Amino acid sequence: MVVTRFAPSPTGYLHVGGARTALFNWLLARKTGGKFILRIEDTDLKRNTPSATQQVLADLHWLGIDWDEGPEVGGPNGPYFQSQRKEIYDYYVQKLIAEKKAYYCFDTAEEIERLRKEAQTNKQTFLYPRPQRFPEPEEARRAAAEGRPVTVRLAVTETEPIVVKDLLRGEVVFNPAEIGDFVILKSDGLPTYHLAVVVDDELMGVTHVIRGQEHLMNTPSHMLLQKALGFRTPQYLHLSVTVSESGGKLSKRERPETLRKAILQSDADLDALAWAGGLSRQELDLFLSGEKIPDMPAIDAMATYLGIHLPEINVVDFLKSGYLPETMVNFLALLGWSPADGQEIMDRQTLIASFDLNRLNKSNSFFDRKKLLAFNTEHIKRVPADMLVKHFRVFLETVGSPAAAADDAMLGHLLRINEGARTLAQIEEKCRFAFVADEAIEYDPEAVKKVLRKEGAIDILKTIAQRLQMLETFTAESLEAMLRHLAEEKQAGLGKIAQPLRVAITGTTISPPIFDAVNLLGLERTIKRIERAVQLFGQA
RNA sequence: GGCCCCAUCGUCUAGGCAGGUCUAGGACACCGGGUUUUCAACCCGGCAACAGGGGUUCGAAUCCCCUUGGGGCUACCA
Repeated sequence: MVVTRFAPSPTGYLHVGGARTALFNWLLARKTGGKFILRIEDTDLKRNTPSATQQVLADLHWLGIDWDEGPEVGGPNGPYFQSQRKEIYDYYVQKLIAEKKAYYCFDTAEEIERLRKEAQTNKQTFLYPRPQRFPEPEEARRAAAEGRPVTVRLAVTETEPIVVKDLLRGEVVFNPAEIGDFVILKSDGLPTYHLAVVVDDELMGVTHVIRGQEHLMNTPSHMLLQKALGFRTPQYLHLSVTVSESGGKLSKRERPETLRKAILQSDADLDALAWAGGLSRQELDLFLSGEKIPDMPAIDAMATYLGIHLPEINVVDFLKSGYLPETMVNFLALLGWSPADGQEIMDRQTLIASFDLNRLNKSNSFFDRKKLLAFNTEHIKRVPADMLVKHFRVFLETVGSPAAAADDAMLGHLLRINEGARTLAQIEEKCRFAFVADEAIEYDPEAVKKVLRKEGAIDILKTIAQRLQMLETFTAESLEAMLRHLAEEKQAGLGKIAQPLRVAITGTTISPPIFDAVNLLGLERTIKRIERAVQLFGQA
C-alpha cells in the first residue's frame, strides 16, 4: 500500500508552496487507495508555536485535504508530533553511538563557525573534522556538566557514490566525500530534521516521499542514515519549486517585505500606522530597519490602514481575498502537473481520478495570480449552490463582514445576483451597502462627481423617490417596470436612471444589477437613502 | 565559490522518455470588436514560443555535448 505524508514545520500559517506539496502527497494516496499521514515536525523549539500548528491544521481543513493518521485523528504510529517522540529518537541515536556509527561532539557554535569560515577562505566545502577516537558517553556527560553543548554526528564513512533514484528526475549521483559528518542530535536533546525524518518515515511505513526540490541535496544524507540504521529507503520524488514575480522561491517574507517597501515609500504618519498595527513605535522602527518582522495580524492591519494589497502567500490569505478552496486545490495541482486529457478546470474527484505521477513536470513554475483569478471565476460558477453558501459564510466570518449576520437563504440570494463575480470578496464589497446603517453610507467623492453632480441627476432621484412611494406593490417586477418606464419617459438609456440611483443607495458606482440592489435594500431604506443623497448633494 | 536541478508563447503548460502526423496545440494574460443599467461575466477575432551553438540522423522541439540563463542547497531550520 502506498503511504505518503506531509510533514510541515509549524512556523506560522501554511503557505501555498507547502499546500502544493501536501496536495501532491494527498492526491497520490487518494488515487492509489493508500494512506496519507500528517506529521508535525516541531523540533525547532525556537521557531515552532502551538498556535501555528492549529493554523496549519485549519488551513488543510479549509483546502479539504484530510489525513488518515495524524493530529486530531490519531493512528497506530503516533505520536504525530516530533516533539513527543524524543525517546524514539534517543533509542536510535544510542544505537548508532554503540555501533560507532555516530559520535559525540562538544564544539561551541563559535568554534564551528571559525572552521566554516576557514574552509570558505580556502574555497573548500566545510567538512567537520572527525576525531580519531570517538568520545565515550562518560565524557559526554562530563562535558554537559561543564556546560558545553553536546551534539551527536553521524560518521559518514561511505566511499561509493550515492545514487538517489528520484521518481521525477531519474538517478542523481552524489559524491559521499562531499557530505560531512552532520549533526543528528542537537544540544537541546532533540533530533535534527535529518534524523527525525528518517526515523519517522521508517516507523510510519512511508513508501513515497514527495517533497520540494530544496530537499534533493538532503536525500543522500538521509539514505546514509537509513543504511546506518538498517532502514528501507522510500521512493523519493522532488518537486520543482514555485517562484514568485520577484524571482526567487515563493516565500513568506514577501508580504512583510512588500509592506515594508510601501511604508518606506509612503509619507504615512508612522505613529498612527504603528497604532493601527497594534505595535509600539519602537517595534515599527525595528520592522522598517529590517530587524524584526511583526506577526501577521499586525502586517494585515497596517496594510489595510495604508490601503495597499499585499500578495497572497499563505493559504489563509487566499481565503481572505475571497478564493474558493476548490480553486486553490485545482490551481496548485496544475503547478507542475497536468492531466492527460488537458482539462484545466477540475473538481477534487476529477483531480484524484486523473492524477498520475508520470505527468509531473520538472521545471520551476511561476505563481500567476491572474490565472488564479480566472480559475476562481470558473469555480464560483461551478461549485454547487449549497457548498458555495458554506464557503461564502466562512469567508464573511473570517473577514468580519457585517453580511455574516445574514441567513443562508440570503447568502444564496447574494451569490445568485452576483453571477460572474471573480471572488467572494467582490461579492461582499458589492453587497455590503445593504448590511450597514443608512446613515453609515459613505459617498465616494469620485462617484458623486461623476454621477450625482451631473445635470439632472438629482431631479431623477427625486422622481424615482416619488414613483417608489406611489408603487402599489413593491416587487422586483414592479420596480423594474417602473424604472424602465421612467427611462422611456425621459428618453434616456436605463443607465441614466440606474447610475444616480446606484450611487444614492450604495455610495459607489459598483453594485449588483440595479433592480437587485434596490430589492435587497427594500422600499423604505431605498427612499431614505435617496432622500439623504438629495439632501447632501442637492445644492451645488 | 562548491554541489545539484531545470530550460516550448508574457504566464501555466501539451508534445519529449518510444525522433517524421508540430507551417508547435490549449488555457490565462494582452490587443481589437460585439453585448450591456455599473463592476464583472459572456460572445467573436487577433498577437505570441521550441535560449544559443555544435553534433547524431534521410529527418530533431524531441537524443548527446558545450555555452548561456534561471532556480535550489551549502545550519545544532525544517
